[in-house]
Amino acid sequence: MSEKMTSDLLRGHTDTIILNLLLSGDKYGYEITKLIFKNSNEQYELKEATMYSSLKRLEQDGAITSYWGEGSQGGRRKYYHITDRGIQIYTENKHNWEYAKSIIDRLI
Amino acid sequence: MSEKMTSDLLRGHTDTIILNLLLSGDKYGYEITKLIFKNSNEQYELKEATMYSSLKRLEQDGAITSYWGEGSQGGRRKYYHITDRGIQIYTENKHNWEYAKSIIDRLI
DNA sequence: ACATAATACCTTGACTGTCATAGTAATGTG
DNA sequence: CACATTACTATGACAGTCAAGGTATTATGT
Repeated sequence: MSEKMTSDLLRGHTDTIILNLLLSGDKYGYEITKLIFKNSNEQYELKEATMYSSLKRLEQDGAITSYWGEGSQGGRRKYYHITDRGIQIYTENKHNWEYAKSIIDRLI
Repeated sequence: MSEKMTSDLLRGHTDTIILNLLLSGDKYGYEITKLIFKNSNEQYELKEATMYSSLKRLEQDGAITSYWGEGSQGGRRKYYHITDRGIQIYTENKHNWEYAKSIIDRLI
């Protein structure tokens, strides 16, 4: 299973995946990529550039807010917090995913 | 449910959806969009421009071949035929979809 | 006869999400 | 003291989608 394939088919779900992670508490960027890799059983690696562009988009949309934490180890950390609006967007996206899934399963 | 949302989440599946249709026999372009709309219970409308760019891509990749038929009604029809290579690509794509689905379901 | 709708195909240019690449900077390890 | 790891950021390219516009034929209603 190629990396390329996974990325193409997961396209558009990055925002939702990140919002889902933030539901269980504030996280910093680097931590998010590591968690996704771990939670997917090492099968999906969200690229840093993709994640940061998603975080930027989410912040501009008011789905998340950010604040600098103290860098305890390594570089300083920027933490992300999900807003009420973010929770709402997450819920909609998850619902849309179930909907899209049923359509694809019917057409493929 | 907005059109926009559907398109974003079905992105990348267009080729596979078309290949799936061609498995049951040669079809012409316009017919493909109508069939997809019908098969999805009027819930997904594959845009013409998207379909033609997908057909062009598939033909370049050797997944399909094309030939002109007689236009019995309306404009002349260009028919598309799936090749052995197309069947192989379809099978791989379908497998990849099942794989991606399981990953997304775990991360979302 | 004539306008309109429907059939059927095609091109172009813009937009968006992804990612390779590159860079900065701090801390931990051998 | 070099090197790996942690951690964030910017840029430029690429690919799939689609709105918009175009051409041409046939069917339908008046």
